[in-house]
Amino acid sequence: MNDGDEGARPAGRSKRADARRNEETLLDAAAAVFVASGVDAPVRDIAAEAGVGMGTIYRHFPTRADLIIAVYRRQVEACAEAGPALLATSATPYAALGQWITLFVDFLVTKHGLAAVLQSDNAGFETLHAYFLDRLVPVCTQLLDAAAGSGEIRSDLTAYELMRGVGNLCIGADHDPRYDARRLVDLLIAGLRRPH
Amino acid sequence: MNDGDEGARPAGRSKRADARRNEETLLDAAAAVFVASGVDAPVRDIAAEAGVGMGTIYRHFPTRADLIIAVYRRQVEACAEAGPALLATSATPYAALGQWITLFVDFLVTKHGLAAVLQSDNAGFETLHAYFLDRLVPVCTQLLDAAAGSGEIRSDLTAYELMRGVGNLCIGADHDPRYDARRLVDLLIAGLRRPH
DNA sequence: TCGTTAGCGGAGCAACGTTCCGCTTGCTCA
DNA sequence: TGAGCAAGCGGAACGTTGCTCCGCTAACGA
Repeated sequence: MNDGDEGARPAGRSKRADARRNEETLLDAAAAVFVASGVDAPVRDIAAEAGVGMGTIYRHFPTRADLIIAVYRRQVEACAEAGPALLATSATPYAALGQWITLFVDFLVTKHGLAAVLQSDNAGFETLHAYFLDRLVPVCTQLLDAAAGSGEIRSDLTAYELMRGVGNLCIGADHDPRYDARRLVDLLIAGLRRPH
Repeated sequence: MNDGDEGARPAGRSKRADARRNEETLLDAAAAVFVASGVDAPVRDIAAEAGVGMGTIYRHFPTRADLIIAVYRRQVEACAEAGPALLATSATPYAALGQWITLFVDFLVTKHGLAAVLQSDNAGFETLHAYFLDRLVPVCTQLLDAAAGSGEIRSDLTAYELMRGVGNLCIGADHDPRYDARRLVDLLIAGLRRPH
């Protein structure tokens, strides 16, 4: 996997300056291309946008998933951290859950094609899938448990299933004005309410 | 689009015998390969399974979507026709809607990768998308209207949105035992209920 | 300044969808 | 029946993709 913000290399040796520069450039280029052409834009396009060769891209980000993770890491972290915060400030755990899901949906819907690639069964995207799950499922579990504990919702749904369901509902939400993922997710969350 | 069961050609001329035979063979081969490798199996595999060349496949089914439609046409028709029937025999319109959606979900979930390809924004699958929509949205509208008319559900959701949402929820439902699409769809349908 | 080597670029390969065209062969009509 | 025609066939070939590989460049430590 990518080494995140800074050199977590074997010894104290640090990366060469041009390498660090390229990684930065690549992240910017990828972000731009993702916005313009979606997260499944051809790797060649990203390399071209960054003005580097393809070898460079694959050395820094061995997998397309690694690149996507690196581009969106900050936002995913922010979303994960918002969970406990919402739980602390919201009127009820169920309200917190709803707001948190909204945050997640807003994130997904604005990333052209990310939701689709996230659920894609193409080999090579497992690490992307895994990253989102590792980071967000625990947060979702916490919210879900709290809401179940307060008796507001049924408790027979796992956080994993909910996250996948919400992710799925976001697929194709861009480029189709007739489909409003937010509304359907709201419906799903409404369906969670304990009957009566 | 493909000409369905029988020759709907310009004049009375009918297809050559070998052509008809090949079309049949191709449908069988495609069905088999779809089951084994999913609906997005390589076209070459289908041609090989049928023992024909690639030109043959593309003459009969200009688009991958046409092939998929041809393979599943019967089942989609059956699903469409079940709508009014359920409405007539079920206790309430809402119950009919739930059962019909279940039918649809069962169909989608058992077709490896069909749900995914159905929502794919890849060019070339619009006709597949369109076929499903043309055939099923009217049925769904009828059920939805009936359920809204009887006051059981809220009436601010279009059949189109519901169908897309349900289709999305079915993505990846195979090959992941931790994800039960049926349960999430049930939740969604439960969320439709008019509050109180 | 100079040698080492991290890092770079892009040619090249494999897998895929799709097109194209020369050949085969079923069908028609005498 | 058998010739002629065109419907239909097969698969080579092309464009696009993801990803690898390796010879070369230039950054950095001494």
